[in-house]
Amino acid sequence: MENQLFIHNTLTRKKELFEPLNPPFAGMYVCGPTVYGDPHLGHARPAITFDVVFRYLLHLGYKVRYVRNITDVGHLVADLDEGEDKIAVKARVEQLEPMEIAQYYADRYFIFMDALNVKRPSIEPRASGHIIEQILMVSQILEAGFAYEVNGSVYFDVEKYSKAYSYGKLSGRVLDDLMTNTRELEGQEEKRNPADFALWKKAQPEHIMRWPSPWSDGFPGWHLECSAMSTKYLGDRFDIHGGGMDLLFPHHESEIAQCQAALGHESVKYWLHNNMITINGQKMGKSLGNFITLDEFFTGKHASLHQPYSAMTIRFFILQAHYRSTVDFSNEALQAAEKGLKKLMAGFETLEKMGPQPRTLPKNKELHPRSLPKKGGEDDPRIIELKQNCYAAMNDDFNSPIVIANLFEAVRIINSVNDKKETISNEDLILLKEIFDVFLFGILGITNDKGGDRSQVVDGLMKLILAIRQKSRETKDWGTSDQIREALQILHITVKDGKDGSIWNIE
RNA sequence: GGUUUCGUGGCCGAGUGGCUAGGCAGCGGUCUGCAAAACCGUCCACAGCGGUUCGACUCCGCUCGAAACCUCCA
Repeated sequence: MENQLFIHNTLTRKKELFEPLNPPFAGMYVCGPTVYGDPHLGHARPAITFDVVFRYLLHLGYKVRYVRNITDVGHLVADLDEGEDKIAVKARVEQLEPMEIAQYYADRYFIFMDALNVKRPSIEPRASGHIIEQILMVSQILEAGFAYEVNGSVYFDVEKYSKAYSYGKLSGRVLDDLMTNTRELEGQEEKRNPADFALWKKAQPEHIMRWPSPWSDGFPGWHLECSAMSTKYLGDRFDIHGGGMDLLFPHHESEIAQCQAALGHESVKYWLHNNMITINGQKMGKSLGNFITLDEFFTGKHASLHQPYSAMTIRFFILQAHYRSTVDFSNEALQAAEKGLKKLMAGFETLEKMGPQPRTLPKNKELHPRSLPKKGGEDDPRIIELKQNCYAAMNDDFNSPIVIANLFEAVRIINSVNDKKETISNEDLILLKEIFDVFLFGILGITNDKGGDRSQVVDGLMKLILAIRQKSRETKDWGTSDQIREALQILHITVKDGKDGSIWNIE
C-alpha cells in the first residue's frame, strides 16, 4: 500500500505531500496550554487532533519526536505587553507561589488528557525552564539587527523586518494595515511601531516572576518560548508546527519572524491548524467565559449539560468532524456521538465473539444480495476496500470522519454476518479485526472505557446468573427471567437475548 | 474597516463537475415470550441570484447571513 500522506499547510493553503526533512525522523511541535485554569473542551481539540497526527505518523513508521510545551510564564493578562502575568495574578489571588499554580493546573491537564487517551508527547518543556534559551534568542535577534532595547525591554522591529522578509505571510496580513489598525493602548510609547512585539520585558517592582538578563530583571515575551524550545529540541529546521487557529496571528506569525531573524531562515516546513469548538455558534474560550471544563463534562455538573459524557464520547465527538472545521457543541450532538460510539464498540465485541471460524466450503447460493460472490479462497473485496478507504482518508489530511464512516460500514457487515444473513471467511474476520485494531484503537485512539468494574469474579457471577436465567427461559418461566433482567438493570448491567444465548455489559 | 474561512436534509457532519457519505432522530417491515439489539427498505439537502458548462451542491461573480483573527485565548 502506497502511503502518500497529504497534509494541509496553512502557509500555502494547500494540501501538500508530507516529506519529512530527515526521514525516517519526523519532528512536530504543538502549542500547549497556559496552565492557569482547569482544562476545558477547547483544550481537548488540539490535543486530540495532534494526538491522531502523532499516532498516524508513528503508524506509518516514522520515528517521531513530538514536543508540546507547557506555558507557565509570559502570558500577560491584558493590554498587549503591558499588564500582569496570568499565573502571577492567580497566585496573588489564591495566596500561592506562582509555580504552585502552574504545577496544580499542569497536573490537572495531564489527568484529563490521559482520560482522553491522548498519548504523552516525547518532550513537554516548560517556558520557565528555558529562560536561558530565550535570552539567547533575544541576543541573536538583537545582533541580527531586528530588535531594539528601550529601558530594559527589548522589542522586535517589525517594520525593519518587513523590509527584508514578509511579516504576515502566514496570516495573510499586510503591514500597512497592521500599523493603521493596531489599537492605541497604554504603555506602547516605548515601541517604535504599534505592530512591534516584546521579546523581553523589564519587570515592574511588584512583578513576582522575574529573571536576570543582560537588559533587566524581567521576563520573556509571549511568542518567544515556542521559538526557543522548538529550536532546542527539534533543531533549527523541523517538519510540523501545530496549534489552534486562534494562534495564527500574532503568535505563529511572530514565531516565524523570530526564527527567521535569529537563525537566518525559517524553521517550520508544514503549519497545521485545528479549528475551534463553538457553543451556540461562538468560540468556546476562556475570555468569553462560555467554556465548559472537561471535569464538568465527565461529571455532568454544568447547567448546559443534560447528562455526563464520558471521555471517549468527547474524543469520538471531536473526531467525527474534520480538524479544520469548526465543531458545534450541543447535547444532541454529544448524545448522537455517544450512541454512535456505542454501536461501533458493540460491533467490535460481536466481531470478537465470532472469533476465527472454520471456512465455509460450499458457497451458499442463497447469500444476501449485497454479499458479493467470492472466488475460491479470495478475501472479500468489500473488506479490502474498507481498509484501503481508511488509509486513503487518513492520507487525505487526516480525514477522521471518513475513517469512522468506513468503520460503521464494517459494523454493518459484522452484524449482518452475525445475523446469518451473509457469510465471510476466516481471513476476512481477521482482516476486520485488524482494521479495528489499527484504525479505531491505534490511530483514532478510542478505548473501551465502559465496564470498569469488570473482574473475573463479576464475569463468573454473570455466567452463573445468566445460566440460571436461561433455565427459567427454557421452561417459559418469564417471571423469573424478567426479574433477573430487571434486577441487573438496576445495577446498570444490560442483558440482551440473542439467538445464541444472552449477552451482557455494564453501562 | 482589514485578513482568513464558512453557509449541506429534523440535529451533527463528510465529499464530489454527471455515480449511496456516515452517525443520531423519524417512518414501514423482518426477527423476537416480552424488551433491547440487529437486519432490510424508506422520507428529508446542498443560503439566494446570475454566469461558465452537454451537465454544478461541486468552478466564477454578486447578494444575504455566520464565525475566527486584527488584545490574552486551544
